[in-house]
Amino acid sequence: MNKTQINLPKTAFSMKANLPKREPEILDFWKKINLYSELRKSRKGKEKFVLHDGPPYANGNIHMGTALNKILKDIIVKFHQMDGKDSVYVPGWDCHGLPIEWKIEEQYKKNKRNKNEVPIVEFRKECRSFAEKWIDVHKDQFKRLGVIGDWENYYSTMSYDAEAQIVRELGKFLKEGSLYRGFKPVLWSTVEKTALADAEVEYQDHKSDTIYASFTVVSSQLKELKDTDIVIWTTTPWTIPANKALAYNDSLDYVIIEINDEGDFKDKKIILADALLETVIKDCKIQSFKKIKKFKGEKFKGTICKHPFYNLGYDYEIPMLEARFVTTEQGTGIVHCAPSHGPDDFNLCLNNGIKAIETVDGDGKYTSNVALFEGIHIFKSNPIVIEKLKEQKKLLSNSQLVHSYPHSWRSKAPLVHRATPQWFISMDSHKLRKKALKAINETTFYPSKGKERLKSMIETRPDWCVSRQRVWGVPLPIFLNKKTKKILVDDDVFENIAKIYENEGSDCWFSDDPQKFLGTKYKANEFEKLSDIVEVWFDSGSTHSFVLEKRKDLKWPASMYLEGSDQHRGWFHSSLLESCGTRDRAPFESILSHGFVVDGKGLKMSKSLGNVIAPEDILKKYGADILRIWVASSNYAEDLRIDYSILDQHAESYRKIRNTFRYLLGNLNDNFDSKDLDKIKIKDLPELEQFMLHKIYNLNLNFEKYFKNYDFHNLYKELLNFCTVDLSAFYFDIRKDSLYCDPKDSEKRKSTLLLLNIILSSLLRWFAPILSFTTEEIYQLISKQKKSIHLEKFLKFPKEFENTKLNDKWLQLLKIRDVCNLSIEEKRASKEIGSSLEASVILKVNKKDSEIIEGIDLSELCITSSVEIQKKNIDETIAETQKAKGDKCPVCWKISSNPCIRHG
RNA sequence: GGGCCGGUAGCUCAGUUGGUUAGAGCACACCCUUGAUAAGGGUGGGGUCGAAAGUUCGAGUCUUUCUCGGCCCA
Repeated sequence: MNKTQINLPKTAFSMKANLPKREPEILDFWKKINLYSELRKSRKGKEKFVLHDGPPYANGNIHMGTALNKILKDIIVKFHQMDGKDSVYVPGWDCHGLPIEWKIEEQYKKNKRNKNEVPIVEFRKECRSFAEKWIDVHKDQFKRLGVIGDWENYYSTMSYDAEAQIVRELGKFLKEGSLYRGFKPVLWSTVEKTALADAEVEYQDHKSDTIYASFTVVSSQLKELKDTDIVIWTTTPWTIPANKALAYNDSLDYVIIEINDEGDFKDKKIILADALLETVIKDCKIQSFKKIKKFKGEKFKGTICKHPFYNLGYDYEIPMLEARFVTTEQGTGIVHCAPSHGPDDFNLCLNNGIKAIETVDGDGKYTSNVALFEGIHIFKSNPIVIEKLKEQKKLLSNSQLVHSYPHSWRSKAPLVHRATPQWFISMDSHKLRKKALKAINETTFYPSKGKERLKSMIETRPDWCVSRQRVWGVPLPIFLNKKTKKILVDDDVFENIAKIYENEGSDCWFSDDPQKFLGTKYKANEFEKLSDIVEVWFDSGSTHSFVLEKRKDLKWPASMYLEGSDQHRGWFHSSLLESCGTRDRAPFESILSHGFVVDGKGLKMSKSLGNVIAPEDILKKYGADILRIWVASSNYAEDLRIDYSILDQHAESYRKIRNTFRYLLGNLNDNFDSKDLDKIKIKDLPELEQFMLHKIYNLNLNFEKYFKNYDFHNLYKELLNFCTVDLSAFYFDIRKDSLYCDPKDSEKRKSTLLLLNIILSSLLRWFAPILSFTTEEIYQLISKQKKSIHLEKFLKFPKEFENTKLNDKWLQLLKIRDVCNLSIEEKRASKEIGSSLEASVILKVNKKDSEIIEGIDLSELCITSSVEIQKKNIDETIAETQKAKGDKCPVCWKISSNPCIRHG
């Protein structure tokens, strides 16, 4: 063998990746071979793994959060597929809802069109096509990330069959009786007679009447409170008739003071927060008073008052309730609560079993539920309330105040919170809460902390309001009997509506004759047809019913739901409730939640901070595989940091991995030969190869462990370390000599090639779910069938690969190698030698090591020209390096005073 | 403001039930190599484990407070 015969690596696999250009070509290839259907065919009849896609909202370009979510899903889906399962992924979109309505309205504004003049059906059609447009955009963006799924047969919440199924699902709650009509305050314009969303509100200055009113204590744990007067302050006196409770804060200090001034409150004791005493004294012009007692708010617990209009027909108890929203910023430190007229009031009262009722009608007039005031308009009632309070001696003072107040963006009229009829699913009437909590216990959470998070939300949440006074959504399929006011509950009607929606969608609810929906059983003129729509969380909470249950390629329940951690209150939550209410269990077996994407410093991305990175930027600069590495290597249990320096580092790692593959391919000359792992005669291989087989076996064990726990960042780290530490710096470096300089029929060289083949096919599979593009690029270079790497399965490694004893021995050999390296480095630093092949090492070994190195070629292991062993009776093995003497073999570069053994 | 979660080398992450001098890879520095070459190898520097107090013979690990950040709620 002479210099011209050395076997140098040769491969078509380029060092430069050029991913932004190459990846789209691979996407074309997947499209050409119809990869998704090939994947399905290849696992027909196998155990299914179904990751049910949480639908993103079909609105706007994807951002890093969406990209993270989809890539993480794809990695998991691919892992299970490669694990031998039929791992099905059907992407979906959430389409109904307010944000799209706004977009269309914005367009109207630009074109000077008036929404109210557009027929609902036409408006809804525009919403639908808007959503359709964004689904198309998203689809391309998701595909570009390397996400494999059934893109042609995606699901959407606005498809006709989805709308139909949502009706069927609601029918189940109606039939059971857990869906009931209640009241909940919403922002309301009495001018337009309509509810407004937060975004439709403008804040302007408004002059309000203010009052200090008092509620007399009937009973309390704190004896001194009896017969005193609790003072409240409000800017909406007209809500006093709707008062149902008082709110205080446990942690505030309160005082009892006795008033000496002449007037309605002479010699009376009043209660207010200590911190606000001065303001109240000033506002109410109290001249003379005496502080009686100071106490903590928590003493209020259980206190009952009576309404200031107690003697005028308001003879009910007013409980005092603990609330954190009570502060000492304004007022008296005790807040008057009208559950029908404020969200805080509503929630607090609801949690204490006090429900809102309809106190004011759509025109702004009190209803018959309000004694004394029925028929009076709320905007005209402040003077009456004030007068009655005075008459009842419950008014400390009144005044006026100009403050920022919500107004309608259209009419500019002041708004009020008004309890409107809404539809609720009860958490407790049919044990929904209990069922949901049980279902949580039966679910596996990744990370496990997600369990507590969801549980605590379910434990405390109020009834689920599923109605919205909006246009773009599934209409609530509810008819009310005009006479009895009862809800029409009839399976035939629900099914009739569902069938109609299946054929033509739900638009017709707003345009067609109600008789069409009622069928022949009922007369339309006897019923009132609701125009509310279903809130969108019910839509997406029902996806399991119209996707998982309906599609033959899927299964119910899903193997996994995977979303950002905000979805504990969102999709995880609504899906759990919907499914527990209708099917008594969760629609998922496991939940994986991931953190949020933040910048390199841990701050959230925002335009104003200028730290936003778009997926598109990364794809252009680095390519999807780098983004996928970022996903795999980050710990999703916490927030995920990203910036260009982080991406640069991952790109560096990618290069290392790519070069590892390049070395394998180069030395195999792109001639990959698939090896039957079970037929390898392990004991015939050199120890180094046996040691590597053990390492592969062991790595695979860790790989499986990490995969089982979806612990990808540790899994990736394990793979990367294998490439850098075990392969590049160790095995490859040592075996270069044999690969380049041994004859092709050399047993050692053949053993090395065997290992390179095994390593290549193992690495390709291990990396495929993460580096989907690069592994495909390599696979196309070496596979004969020209299929796809993603159709392969993980390799099964024979138990015989494991050799703990040999491993222990070689770990010690590595330590000896380190000792040699240190010694070589000394001489290199002093410029006596350069390459390690210029070194001749004298190794003085202790007793233990002398046994270990028996039969081992240490010059091969340390890549030196020679290692001379001197067995000594010493504690530590030590090495000394000298410059190797003799001539350099032109082939293998080893230096020896004798002719080269191999190339002599 | 409240609830929950988190803060370990420049970066991504390990760190068992509290127990020697807190680890890995990357990055960095220096050196070598020029037959993986816009590659490869060797050696090395780098951390008051967010801060403070406490429990303990002993704290990255347990407790409290503070601080910074994230999510949810208000």
